[in-house]
This record gives sequence, C-alpha cells and structure tokens, in this order.
Amino acid sequence: MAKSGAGQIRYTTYRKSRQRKRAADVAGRTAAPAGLNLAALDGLAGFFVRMIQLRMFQRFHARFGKTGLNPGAFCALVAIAANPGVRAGALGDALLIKRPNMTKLADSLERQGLIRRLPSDLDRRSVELRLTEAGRARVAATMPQVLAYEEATLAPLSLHERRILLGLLGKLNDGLAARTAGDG
Amino acid sequence: MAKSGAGQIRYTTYRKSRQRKRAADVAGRTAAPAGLNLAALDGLAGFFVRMIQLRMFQRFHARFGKTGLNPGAFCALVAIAANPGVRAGALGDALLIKRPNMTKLADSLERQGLIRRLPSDLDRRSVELRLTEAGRARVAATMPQVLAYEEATLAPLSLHERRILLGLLGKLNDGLAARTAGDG
DNA sequence: TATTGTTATACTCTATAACTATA
DNA sequence: TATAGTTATAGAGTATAACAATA
Repeated sequence: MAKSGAGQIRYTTYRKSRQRKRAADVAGRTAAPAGLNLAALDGLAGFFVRMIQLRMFQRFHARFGKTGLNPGAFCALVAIAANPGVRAGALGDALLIKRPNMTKLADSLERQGLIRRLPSDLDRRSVELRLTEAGRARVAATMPQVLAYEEATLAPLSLHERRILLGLLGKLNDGLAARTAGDG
Repeated sequence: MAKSGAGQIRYTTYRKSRQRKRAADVAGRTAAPAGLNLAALDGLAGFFVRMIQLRMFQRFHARFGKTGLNPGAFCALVAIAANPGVRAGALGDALLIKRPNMTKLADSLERQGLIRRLPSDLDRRSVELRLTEAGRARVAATMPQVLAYEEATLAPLSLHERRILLGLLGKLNDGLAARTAGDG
C-alpha cells in the first residue's frame, strides 16, 4: 500500500537533539518525532492542518478503504441523511465540492445503490438527493465505526482537549465560511 | 477564478432555522453559515480538518499564487532553511512527501533558483538540499507575509484561542506521527 | 438572461514500479 | 541485497468551459 512514505521514518540525525521551543506549548507536547528541526513551521496552523489532514485521511483509507467509502463520500452520505431531498448544488456548496465533481460523486453513490436522484417538483432543473434504504443502512452501520475511528485517531489528546479542539475547529471553520461567503 | 464554488453559497431554506447543538460549543460558535444541517458532522475532527484545509489553501493560493509558491513549496523552503544540507528523503519523510514527488518539488525549486542539490560526501547516493542566496531572500521576504496571512486567517479566533489551537494541533500531529512511525 | 445539472476535459497532487548508482 | 534518488506513468481529486433544460 502506502508503506514506503510515512511508514518508515528514518530518524536521521541532522539535528536530532535540538528540542523545539514554541509559545504554543500549552498541552505538554513532547519533542519532535522526526529528526528535522521544524520549529519555524510550528507557529503555522496551515502547516499542522495539512499534516493532520494527510495523516487522518491515510488512516481513514486504511480503515474504510475496503468498503469503498472515502471521507468525502461518507460526509456526503451523512449530510444527505440529515437533509433528505437536498439539492446537489446546495450539498456541494456546503461541502466545498464543485458542481461537476458533485455530479461524479452522486453518480458513484447512485451506482452503489446508496442514494437516489429525483427531479424537484418546484424547480425542475434541480435534482433532489435522498438515501435509499441501503444508504440508510450503510450510514447506520458506518457511523459508529467512524466515531470509534475518530476516538482512536484523537487518542494523543485527552477527552477535555478533544472537546476544546473540536470547538475551536468548528468556530474557525464557521468564521472562514462566513468570510468566504462575504467576499467573492 | 474559483468563484463558482464556495463563493456563492445559496442559503437554501431546507432546514435553515434548525440550530446546531453540539457538546463542543466551548468558544461561542454561532449558527451554521450555510443552510444545511450538518450537526452529525460537527463531532468529527476529520470533517473540520478537511474543510479548514480546503479554505486555508484556497486563501493561501489567492494570496501567494502569483508568486508561484504553494503551501507545500513554502514549507519545504522553510524546512531546508532550518536544516541546511538535509537529505531529500529525510525532508520528504518529515513533510509526508513521497520520494518521486520530492524529486519533482526539488526540480521546481531548483529551476526557480531557490535551492541547490549537492551530492553528499558521506553517502554519494544522497543529495543534500541547501537554499541559494535567492532562496534565503525569498524565505526572508515571504515568511512575514505568511505570518500576517495566518493572523488574518485565524481572525475568527481570539489570540488565546489561537495559541490553544496551535498547541493542540501540534500535539495531535506529533502523536499521529509517532504512531504512524510505530506501526507500518 | 440566469441558473441547475451534466459532459468533456485539463490540471494538480499523489501513488506505484522500474531503473541507476551507490552502499 | 538494500538504499537514495530518479524516471515514467497511472490514478485520485479538483478545476474550467460549454451544453441542454428550465426558470
């Protein structure tokens, strides 16, 4: 699989003993696991978000790849479950998926028998998305597994820290969404 | 540009008045900006990390795209600056970039005159990466701009919240890195 | 004319396999 | 035999433009 990349970190000794100092060391972080001095990147949320996203998606794929569900497809299913009859465009706006790509995602989910596409009565240009019975069953079966996977993924943090992190991520996401909607 | 996607959220009225309740509402989050009920995804850090990463990269590209620097290239430059002579493979391990892709990234940075590749004396299979003078100038000029961009991006959070978030992200990233290094 | 969804397509990022040169 | 870097290539994921149906 993807074992050749992050799987075998070399622990090179370029600067292995140089501990990273950072103002954000509020939660008892330990030293850097790799042998590089990345202190200059430690103040950048964008760097961490990218790294964590890569690591989490890799873990998600290792855990759920065989079911054919990737994170985006799972989120779409959950969003459709909570918003039956949502238009494809509205779902794409909410999940930051462009219309052509949403069409492909809906194609895939429909081919798997997880959703149905129905033309809207009010606006016959629109397509309403609904889960099939199989889709509901899939969400019901997968959701607890995803929650358990999330718990395991966030294990480096205490329960209290996870709650704080989720709250801050949600607030940041809301703020960024509002700003993006504001300008262009 | 990318105005058709997230730029024009429709504010559809599928469930617009249904406020999201969540246990993680520690920091005064306001209601959902879009018209969809995404409460079921609010407990998933993976969902937020993905959304925030997309929004931050979009902003980064809008701000620095004209300079030819993407987030990955910038991080690589900063990492090389802090670790002069780092091997290409070690840098890729630290930044989760696979070897063939690291070669392409190094090609690009070298073509731009920002780095040099020098065969190692100790192990002549290895290639040591160092910034050129132009590379050092680029990092020196770009770093404060990136820090300012980060400040603006994190504006939805208070200064205290930003520090907490950075600490938690760093701790989570370290923990995930250690675990990934542990198994395979 | 503007919008929804679709199609076709291109571009970026990432992943795999095979090759070289060293070790 | 194993490793570092490279090359070629394939695969996701994501982007733009043009089209038909509808408003």
